[in-house]
This record gives sequence, structure tokens and C-alpha cells, in this order.
Amino acid sequence: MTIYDELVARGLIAQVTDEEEIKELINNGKATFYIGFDPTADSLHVGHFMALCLMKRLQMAGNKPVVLIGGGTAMIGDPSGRSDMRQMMTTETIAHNVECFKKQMSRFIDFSEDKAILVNNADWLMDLNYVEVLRDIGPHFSVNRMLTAECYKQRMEKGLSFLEFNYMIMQSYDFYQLFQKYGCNMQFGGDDQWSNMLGGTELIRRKLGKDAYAMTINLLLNSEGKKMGKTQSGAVWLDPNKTTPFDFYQYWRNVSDQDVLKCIRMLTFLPLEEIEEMDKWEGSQLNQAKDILAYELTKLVHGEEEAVAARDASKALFSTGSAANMPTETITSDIFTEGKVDILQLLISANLATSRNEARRAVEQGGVSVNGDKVTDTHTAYEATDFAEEFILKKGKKKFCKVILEA
RNA sequence: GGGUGGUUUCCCGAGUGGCCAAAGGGGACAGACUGUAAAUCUGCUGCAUCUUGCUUCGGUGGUUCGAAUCCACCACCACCCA
Repeated sequence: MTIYDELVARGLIAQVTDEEEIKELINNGKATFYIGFDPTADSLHVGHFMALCLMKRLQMAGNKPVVLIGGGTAMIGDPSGRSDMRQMMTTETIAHNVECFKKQMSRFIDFSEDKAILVNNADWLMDLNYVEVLRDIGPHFSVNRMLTAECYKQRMEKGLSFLEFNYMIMQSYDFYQLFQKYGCNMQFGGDDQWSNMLGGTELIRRKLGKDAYAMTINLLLNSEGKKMGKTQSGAVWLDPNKTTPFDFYQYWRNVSDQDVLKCIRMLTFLPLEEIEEMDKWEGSQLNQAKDILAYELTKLVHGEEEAVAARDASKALFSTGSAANMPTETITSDIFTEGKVDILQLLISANLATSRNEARRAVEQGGVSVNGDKVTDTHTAYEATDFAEEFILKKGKKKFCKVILEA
């Protein structure tokens, strides 16, 4: 099976500029391709992870990846797929994020022996001269056409600033630069990037009279059409300090029935034959598939050890198993008054509630338990000696932790 | 630059002088049912010393016994005209 066919079989490919040519190039390991990542946060998230997996797959097939970190484009902010303007980021924040990205990337992509290149578009975008760029690039873009681009459509109602409007031009310029510098003839990215990417291929054609190609991968959407990898409290991060391996595991363990197989297909490296087998599973059997998905992804992102620990902790909570790998929260004795802590304060200190009101509600509604015993009285209090033994605090069905009192 | 409309609690959105911690919906959270799924039903959703109290309705000042509601100025946003 060729790499292109595999990408199709996994449901990854969304749009391509020239299917035959792209097949020819990537199947034979002749492509030098780039994917851009704007450092808009201090950690990569699931969307980036998909792109990195795509890179890895193509790299394994002999193609050469160019990782472009958008230290320059992040100064502008991509309006694609957004209904509101991005918060402008300070130069310092961007620089910090660039460093964080670099660190995380090396976990997924092999940069040794020139097998992959990492560049930052700040290196060429920051020194551009306004008038020169206008004269050089400007004539090749039609405002009329840009305005009809899908990525700006949503913004035509809410408003689009000139700053953001220029994003497409910057991204196109990147491709043009990489084409010349590194012979980079392909750009890949999320499907929301399609119009920006086309801007680049067009610019190369007009300026250099040469062909370049673009291909987008499907965004990971759940059955309700919403982007996956987001929780109410924000993105699911790859940085273990921002999303613990356990929470990461739980996120995937809890995807809905309809989404499991899609996720396995798109995100894991499991062989397709194995996946086809799972596709036959139904009903509660899908829980196994969810476990596989969660385990595989946690392993890819955090390593095998963490994946085993997360799976273990999850078993301890939902079936039987040791409490050894449970998430822990450490408290100190300064939350004690007169040698005691009440249950409400304890919930807050263990990060299971944000206010006493919220904690009280949880207790009153019967959602809180300690070591398996339901706590019904909001005045329940504990002493230091209570924490000498195992103290497992649970709020709701899925949130819990082992509380440890620091001496 | 001119005009018009707007800014309400996580989001949408009602409220135009006291009965407003603020309708309704969504989301979130908790409970029941389940398979750590979905659907459904119930409760709940500012903070706290919790049947009392305190702080919120873009910002600042003012009118009033009393303001999310009235007035002034400022800021921001959308639309129309230039």
C-alpha cells in the first residue's frame, strides 16, 4: 500500500491541488514539504499533533519535512475559521512560545542528520520592507478574489481588520521563500488553511512560473461537527504540565461511540487491518476500542510508562486496581483551622471545586465521597491523622484524587 | 469626519426607577438510568460566617430615599454616509 493510499484509507486527506502529481511525489519520497505552526500558545495541542503525525508518516516514506514555526505570522494572527479577532500577542510571548514548540516538536520529528528542517518565518518576515513587499508581491493578489475566499467569509459579517487580512499574503510569502530556499514544493495543513495555501501556490506560479502543490487534511471533528481536542476548560494540550497524562488519557477514553474508530484511524499508527477488525465492534464492546485509542495516543504523546500508569489509574477508579497511579493532590497544614479542615475547603484545595459554594452544591447533591463513603454533611471536617491512611476524595463520577498531607 | 444602533452574569438573550443576584435558552456541574458512550429525566449554575449578609449589569462621575434601568462624559463594537 502506498503512503498516499494509506492517507486516504485513514480518512486524512481533505483537498489536493493536483492528485496525480502529489501521489507521484510523496509515494516515491521525492517531496520536500512544509507545515506551518503558529506559536499562539505555550504548548502544542491535538490539532498540531495530527499535523505532526502526518509529517512523521511522510518522513517514514522518505519525504523531507520542513517544520515552519510561525514566529512572524503569529505577530499578525490567522483569521481563518475564527469569528472574532485574535488577541494580539506580545513579541516576548511569541518568542517564549516558539521555544516551547521547538522542544515539543523534537519528540515527534527526527531532526537528526538533516532528515528534517526547522525554520522560523520571523527570520525573513520581520525585516521586510513595506513598500518593497507591496511592489513585489502586491500586484499578484487580487483583493476581490481574496474577499471571496472561504476563510474570510465568516469575518465579512463581524469585521476583519487590515492586519488579519494580510495573513494570507504572509503565509503565501512563506511558501514562496521556502520553495526558493529549500526546494520545498508542497505545503500541507489543516483544511481551514486551504485558501491560505492556495495563495502560496499561486504566488509561486506567478513569480517563478513553477508548480507547487498543496494538500489539506481533514480537521478532527466529532459527530456533532465540533472540533475535537477541546474541553470546556480549553484545549487538550500535549504538555504534561498543562494537561496531565491521566487527563489526556481520560479525554480519549471518553469520546463518543461514533467517534472512536475515526479517531483511531486518523490519529494512531495501528495497522489498517487491525482497525478494520475493530470497526466490526458494537455496543459496549466499543469500550475496548476507546481504551486502545486512549492508550495508544497517550503512549505516542507521553511515552509508554505514562500510558500504562494512566490506564492503571483509570482502572482503579472505574473497576478494580491499585490506587498507586491515581492523580494526587498535595495539601499543606495551613488550610487547617484548629487542627481541622472541612470538606468544602478540602475540595477546593484538591482542585475539585473553585469556590465553597460550588463545593457545597456538590456535597448537597450527593456527589462527594471520601474513600468510597458518601459525604452528606457540609460541615464534615477532617484532622491531620485522617490523612495518614489513604485518602481518596471523589467529586462526581470521574473526578477524583488521592489527597496527601505534606508534613 | 457625520449619523444610527449597541455594550447584561460562561455564551446567546430578556430586563427601561423599587417585587433584580437579574426571565428564557444553551453550555457546565451534580443525581437517576447506563457501557467511564449517546439519548432521556431531575436538580443546580455570583461570593460568603448560606433561611441574614456582600459584590455584579462596558468605564467614570451625577440625579434619587432607592439605578442594570434616568443624566453627563469617556471607551469599545456593528451598520449606513464620506
